[in-house]
Amino acid sequence: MKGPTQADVARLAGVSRATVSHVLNNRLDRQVPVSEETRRRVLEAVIELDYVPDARALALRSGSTKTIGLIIPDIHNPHFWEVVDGVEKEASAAGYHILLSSISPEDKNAEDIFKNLSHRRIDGLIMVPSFVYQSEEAQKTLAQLVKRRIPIVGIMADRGEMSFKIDRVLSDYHDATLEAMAYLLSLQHRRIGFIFGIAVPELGNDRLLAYRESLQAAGVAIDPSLIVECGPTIEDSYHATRQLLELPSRPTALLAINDFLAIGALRAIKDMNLDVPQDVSVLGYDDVPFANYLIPRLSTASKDGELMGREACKLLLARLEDSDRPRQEIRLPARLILRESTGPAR
Amino acid sequence: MKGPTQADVARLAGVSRATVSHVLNNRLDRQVPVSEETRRRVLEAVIELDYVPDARALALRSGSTKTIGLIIPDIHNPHFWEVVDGVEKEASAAGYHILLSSISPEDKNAEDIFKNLSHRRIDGLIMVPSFVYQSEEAQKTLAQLVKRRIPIVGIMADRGEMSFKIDRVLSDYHDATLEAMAYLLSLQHRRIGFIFGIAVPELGNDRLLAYRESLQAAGVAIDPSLIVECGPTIEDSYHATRQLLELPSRPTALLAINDFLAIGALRAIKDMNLDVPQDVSVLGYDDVPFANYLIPRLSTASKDGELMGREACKLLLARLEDSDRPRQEIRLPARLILRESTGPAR
DNA sequence: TTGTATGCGTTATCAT
DNA sequence: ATGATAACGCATACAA
Repeated sequence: MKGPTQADVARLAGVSRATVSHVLNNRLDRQVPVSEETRRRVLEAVIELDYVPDARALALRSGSTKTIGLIIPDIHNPHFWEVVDGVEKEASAAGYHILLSSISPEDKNAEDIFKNLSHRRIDGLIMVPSFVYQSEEAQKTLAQLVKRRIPIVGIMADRGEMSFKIDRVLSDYHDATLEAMAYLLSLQHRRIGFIFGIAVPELGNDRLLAYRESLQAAGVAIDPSLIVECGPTIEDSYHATRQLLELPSRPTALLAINDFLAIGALRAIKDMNLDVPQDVSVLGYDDVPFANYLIPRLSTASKDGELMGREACKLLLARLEDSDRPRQEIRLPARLILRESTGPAR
Repeated sequence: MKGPTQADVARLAGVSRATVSHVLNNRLDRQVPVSEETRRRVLEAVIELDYVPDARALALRSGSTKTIGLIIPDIHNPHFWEVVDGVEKEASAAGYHILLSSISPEDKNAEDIFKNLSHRRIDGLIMVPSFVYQSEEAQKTLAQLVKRRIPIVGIMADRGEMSFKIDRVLSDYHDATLEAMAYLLSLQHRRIGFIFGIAVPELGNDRLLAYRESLQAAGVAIDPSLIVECGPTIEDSYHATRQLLELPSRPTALLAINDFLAIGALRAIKDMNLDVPQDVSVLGYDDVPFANYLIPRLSTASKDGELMGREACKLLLARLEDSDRPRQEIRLPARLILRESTGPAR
């Protein structure tokens, strides 16, 4: 049931527990000298018993758990898996493990999960802080973490209303959306639908805002019926798209809040015997791996989730090294990728 | 930097540390009686200080870390997200956290990650044991875990050559593949390609075996050039498909080792100006969420990853409760889902 | 060169 | 009803 302890090794090697510790911790540096003979006996005993230091005791003793908490809003969205992937690569290279939680704001027990996570005495936390917007409890817990100076890195939109002083990886789709809208407008699109299928509206504001700005700047009236809020599943976007296309005067272009939901949009359009991009253009966000393989290939705005994850993790590791370093913000630009799903309005 | 400890609470409340522990642990049951007055004071102090028990100390003391290790082979494959999702839901409901590692067998440091993970003194481990096939080191580590009676649940194919005595969630595509092949054969398909894009060949043997069996039973010669092994990315499957379709006598149907890779296949077919299912039928595996929304809607075999994850987690939790219970195996049937991507051979 | 003693934050056993 | 004290497994300052 339980593995061998340091004491077992010491007993077998015929030395004291402290000596075992010395041998194990002074690999090559000769801080505490140990005779070759003793060292050999200890090492043999270690192998003999398959001894492995107990991480729990280590954590209690050292204060460090070698664990990083990672909170993402939606485990079903491929974009976040890229983020997870990036974080994990960077973390495991540094000997850290990832404690993953997907906290969608609909979760009744969002606060519980978050609280519980924070109690684990993780070394640091990386999060896409969507759920925080919804819950005062969560904000309080977060405030505690900040107060205790647990290193936290937020992955968020530039305009996020995060009042806490934490390191951040900033990336939003505001400018990319401006660009996308300019492109669509130049193609004579005037009725542009927006499938706002996102659990936390705050997370999509960068796109929504830019959408509105663009329209206004171009002197196009904003039609509220063109913006449809729905849930975060493909099915949701499928229905949202149908709703949009059944409008008396249907849109000629569609913005889907992410590539994942764009799949549902493409399907809905097809089911209504319409063609992309002939009848309606579709533009997604995230440039998820399969975006370039969909039929038609999806035009999208890209944030490079893996890079975001990597950078967030680096930020965290750096702060773990030096908790007093000035607060950092890394800005990762998004870029527009035009493929086959967008074309001139007809 | 560090949170308040039990001692701080005790000091503020003017009682001993033990009393604090008593109050906190005997919520409602009156095992150890505590006066209302004392109880109140302690609770107040707890709130005042935002005291939260230290998980590290708890772990050391109780032996339990309330953490479950989860190892999946490929973080990019949506099927495994479903598994993760299922595990996570079940686990977090029981107050457990997930230590997630994606160990692809190409990983140089697969053993390291695995070893490291096992040293964390996790309470239990759920894994898709693909990487184990490749590495002797990993097998040794696994053997240690088994010896120490760390609860382990394997999510694997029925015919998996796992010699260890662990609880298992069994699910493979052997029978579903037989079914699929019978279906394709009945549609007069004779040249059926197989896109074997998988990092660990062992993981796909259920399908490959059934593929061969079916062909033989039908008296169709097996053409090795129809089986193309490739990597696990969409791009890999894209190229594999092109290779298949450029064959002098090209296949009329394609089995893609999973839905994710089927996307690449669909795209490749389209790019060669062929039609699905008119010119070539495509069949995937996993019934990933977007499968039903692709163009065309993808025929596939379904394993319900989320359910697998849930069941695996339940198995683990049950063994955590009672380590002596008889070894369990849960068999989850796969079923064939016919949609638009398959049709008669022309 | 090696061993002893102490503390990390808990819980549980035993006195008081 | 409450408190002193001993583990849990380890690292380390200090004594031998």
